[in-house]
Amino acid sequence: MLTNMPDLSHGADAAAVNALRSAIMRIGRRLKHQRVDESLSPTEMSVLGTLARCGSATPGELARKEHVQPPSMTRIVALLEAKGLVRLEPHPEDRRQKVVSQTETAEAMLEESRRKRNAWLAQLAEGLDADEWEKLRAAAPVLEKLAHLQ
Amino acid sequence: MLTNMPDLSHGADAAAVNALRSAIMRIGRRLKHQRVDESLSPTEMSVLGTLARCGSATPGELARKEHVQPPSMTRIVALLEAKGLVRLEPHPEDRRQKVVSQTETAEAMLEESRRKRNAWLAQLAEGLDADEWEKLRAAAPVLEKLAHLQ
DNA sequence: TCAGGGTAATGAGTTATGCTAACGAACATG
DNA sequence: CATGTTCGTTAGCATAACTCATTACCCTGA
Repeated sequence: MLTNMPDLSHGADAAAVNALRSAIMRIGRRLKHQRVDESLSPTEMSVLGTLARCGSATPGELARKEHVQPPSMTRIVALLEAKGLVRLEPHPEDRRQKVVSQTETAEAMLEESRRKRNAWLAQLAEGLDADEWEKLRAAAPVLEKLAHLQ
Repeated sequence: MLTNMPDLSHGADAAAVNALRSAIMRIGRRLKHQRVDESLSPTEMSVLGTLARCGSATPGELARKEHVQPPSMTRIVALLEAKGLVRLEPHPEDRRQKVVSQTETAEAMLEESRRKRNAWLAQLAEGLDADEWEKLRAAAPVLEKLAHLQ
């Protein structure tokens, strides 16, 4: 434990942290249900997302990023390849490894998925008034920064 | 589709919605990994959370709330009962139904779980400056309202 | 140069967690 | 009281994760 009172350094309080955690987990769970393709498991979808963010990666890197064991990633990558969503190429420097990258099909599917979830979230946000939305809008870039920290 | 341009009603824009969605999903995923008890599956944990929010419920109600089929909930409740985390009592008005409620053990475990996730999030928030945190703090109640909409 | 240890991916088998179908008990209604 | 409906459960199955073991390849040191 690096810090046992982590909420005092910039005026944060436990209540706000608690509200944030609870709300993020709830909304996140509901967002997860807004799937565009029922034939892809959440992990497969997540791998595609990781590939979209990081470009290409080896199966081992993907396994570490997704908190999944290497054999699981082998199978997931094989399934994605069979569906035409990723491409496998030999590693240029290490013949043990492979390089996984997403296809244009996967890019289109991801975009569609983002679109659907955005639409759902935007519709949910209809229930907010202008002032509340303004606060959310101001916090959006901060949440993005938070998501990319560490 | 009730509205095909849901982002114009209160000045919302697509970029903010997109940033919110992306950040919420990423932080939500990382929060999910901060588990206090590895022996409980995510769904079991979720059921305990639902019980904490709603007091007690019948297996059928729990199945609907968790988007799970009744037979799955039967098994989940049985596992939770075997672990001493929930209690089953006969329904006072309908002898077909049962009433599930959480034990003190479960309440303590949930509190510990919230504490751990809050600590993780608070530590992550260390990377923000005072202004950024203030924006997040202002948005926290709005996110909570959003999470409970509909 | 080649022998050994270490790492990457994979194969095989197991476990966990969801589903559907089918059933019995309890309610509700004609 | 007869019949249909609802609730929980049981049985059987599908999927997707895990662990353990294996193969192929890299790299270092004698």
